[in-house]
Amino acid sequence: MNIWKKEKIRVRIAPSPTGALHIGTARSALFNYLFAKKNKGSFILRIEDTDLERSDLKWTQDIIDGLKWLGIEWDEGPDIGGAFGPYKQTQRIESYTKYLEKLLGEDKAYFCFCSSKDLEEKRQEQMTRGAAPKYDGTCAHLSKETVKKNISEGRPSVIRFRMHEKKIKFKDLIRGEIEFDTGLMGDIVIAKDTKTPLYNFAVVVDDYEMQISHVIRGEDHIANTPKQMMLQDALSFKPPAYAHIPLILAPDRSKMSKRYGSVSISDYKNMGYLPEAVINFMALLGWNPGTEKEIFSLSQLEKEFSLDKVQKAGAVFNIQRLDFINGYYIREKSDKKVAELCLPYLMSAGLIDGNRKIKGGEEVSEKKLEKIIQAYKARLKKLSEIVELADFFFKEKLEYNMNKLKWGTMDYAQTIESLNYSEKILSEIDNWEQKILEEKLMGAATKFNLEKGYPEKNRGYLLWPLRVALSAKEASASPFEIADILGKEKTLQRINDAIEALA
RNA sequence: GGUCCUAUCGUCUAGCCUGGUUCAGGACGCAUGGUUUUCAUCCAUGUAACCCGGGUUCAAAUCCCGGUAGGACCA
Repeated sequence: MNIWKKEKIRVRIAPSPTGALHIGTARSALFNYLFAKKNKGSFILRIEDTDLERSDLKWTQDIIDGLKWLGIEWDEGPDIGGAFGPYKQTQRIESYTKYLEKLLGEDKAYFCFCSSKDLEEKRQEQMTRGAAPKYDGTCAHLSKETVKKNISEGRPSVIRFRMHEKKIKFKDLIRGEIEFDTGLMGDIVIAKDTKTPLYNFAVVVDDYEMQISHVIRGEDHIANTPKQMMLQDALSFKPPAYAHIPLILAPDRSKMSKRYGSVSISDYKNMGYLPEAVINFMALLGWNPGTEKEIFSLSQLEKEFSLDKVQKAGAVFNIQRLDFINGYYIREKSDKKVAELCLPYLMSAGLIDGNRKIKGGEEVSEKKLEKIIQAYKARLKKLSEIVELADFFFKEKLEYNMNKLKWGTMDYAQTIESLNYSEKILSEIDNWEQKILEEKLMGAATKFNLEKGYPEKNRGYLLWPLRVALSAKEASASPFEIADILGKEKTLQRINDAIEALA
């Protein structure tokens, strides 16, 4: 560890803009970011956009937006620049060309003219023989004249790197020593031409030029590491330290994919997950603090994160745990804040318009919205759920299910009786406050049971029909909270509507 | 097919380096109970695991060896 002390810690995340920001990429970003923060290093964002066909600027934007939403900030990147730029691979072609020509000039790499059809046949043949599929070296020793001729004739070619047979060992910061036999790999393709590098080559050049000290990435890259190290060796680059973090797994323990639900950060954002919840959840997938603490803010993580507490095995993505953490963070927030966050969901559901008005034109005040949130905050696992839970506050008329209005053994007539009783009590209340409503109704419920001969302790005979009359739901906040929010007029109106529905 | 990685409750994990204090701790989930008109919150209780087989040792989840299983990569 001491050898790194003198060197500035520089880490990076290098996503390809070929799709929305993936949860796995986001977690890699988080681990890199935390490692940088903990060690007072720099965190760099680099966009690997050399695959022109699949790359799109909109995905670059999605990656940037997603990371920012999570609160992960970079010290250098395509949007803010930095001393080691540019930070998009398409702007770094000169570098790749330079090193590609160097390797070619030193005969450490060569042009290969084999067709993909030939290659495929050979590969099949090797595999049926039970051998490791690798390039057989057909073009490894073509004469300079042949190469020149082939190129001038425009024969399609790629650039291959001469892979020496070597046992290559590296110390993974999470897994310890890992050893590979490069003889099994064959000469790998590192570029399509001198202007079009492939992943393994570009990443080596970029990490070197950007002076990356630690490469922290998913374990799906372990097998790439020896190839990259051979390239570093050929180019006389000092290799960075490597740390391969476990993958996020689907419930069947395969690599997380769209098949099992959302994989992009923007989806989680849209579903109403809070960034602090997503961060907390991702951090705990594969890392633990070594204590029983489970709730961590980003800044706490920055202080406590450490690579040697990172797990070796993959971690199954458990959405119930995310929901729990998200619910926790929602409950922790102020009513005002949650109201603000819920507003867009209410609007896009059409319950409320841009001026906070409901269909009938009535405005829902800020205070009223906060009261709704106060009543429902504890029930939210995701912000989006506010729509289904609290829609009845924003409707002019409710539709009642007659059977839902009944409680226990009551029949329709008895239910009407109960509602009439509530109405009478409520209509006499002038000081319309939740506390008073609760006091009066609780007292009335007991009295009602005594008068009608219902079991004394079960207040449901009065409260259940009332609550359903006000909400049209089997599960909701208490009738006191709802009545308070609705106001006297609407409350009495709904009771009458319910009675009408039962008649 | 080859190479590499991994292996503790259903899931995330603590413990493993430095063998005994662990008939394995926490959290999510689930179940039950309490509070309660309902749901949720909150509180309490319960449920449930050391992949298998050898070895070392007085003693192994912990050390060694061998399997098995899963995954990733290579196209």
